[in-house]
Amino acid sequence: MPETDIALIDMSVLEQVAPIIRNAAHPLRLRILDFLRQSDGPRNVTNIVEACESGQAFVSQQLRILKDQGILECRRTGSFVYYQVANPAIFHLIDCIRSQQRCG
Amino acid sequence: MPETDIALIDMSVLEQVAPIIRNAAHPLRLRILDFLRQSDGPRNVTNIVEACESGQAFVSQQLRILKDQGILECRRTGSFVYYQVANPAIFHLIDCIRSQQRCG
DNA sequence: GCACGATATAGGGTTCTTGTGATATACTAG
DNA sequence: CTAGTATATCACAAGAACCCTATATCGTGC
Repeated sequence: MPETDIALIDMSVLEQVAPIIRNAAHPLRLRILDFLRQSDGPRNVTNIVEACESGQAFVSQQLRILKDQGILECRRTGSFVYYQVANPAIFHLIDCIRSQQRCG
Repeated sequence: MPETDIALIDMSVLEQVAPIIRNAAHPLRLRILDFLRQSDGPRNVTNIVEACESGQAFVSQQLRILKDQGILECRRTGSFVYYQVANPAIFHLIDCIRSQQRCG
């Protein structure tokens, strides 16, 4: 009887976690996360747009997606909005990509 | 000058890696990977279908997606096809989900 | 050859994602 | 209030993902 009672991760957990990973796994969003990873603290949207070399509207939408997933959080200071990572677990992904440039 | 020369992961790397992670980040495909993670060796399609509690055709399609991404590999033995993980880096994802049941 | 179990593929409707251009909102300075 | 910068949202068309049913292929045994 080698295999009958393997304890697998519960399907409900996978259903909860999959969209978070899936939403992070986009080139521009990984770039945002990597940029925040390499930064000392929160960064405002203009900083992020520059790091992404992409359009403002598009970056703003990606920030919203990451925020809606609970991956990022933000606070407004004057006319600037500063973003930072809300759930540091996502850094495992970034670090994994950094360490081996082809992992998953 | 606090931030001008941060070394970010190259965009071409992110573009290469994103679809791999994205393709793994699906509940059923995570289940497949978790099942293979917890198994001692390769498993055939029937085993995997049972572990997934899903339809044979659908699971077969997911296996193909994972194989096309280079995440899985397979070999035929008689009328059975045995799948196993081709790139163990993907186990980092699974282990991360296992260790903290809400990471990314 | 035939029948059967194991696996893969095709077809297709529905829904989600992507990236863009235009526009709206928020805040500051004057 | 006005102008200007910073940020968010809307609308949309092209494409991709999802998941199902039906069917095809491959291998074995007779």
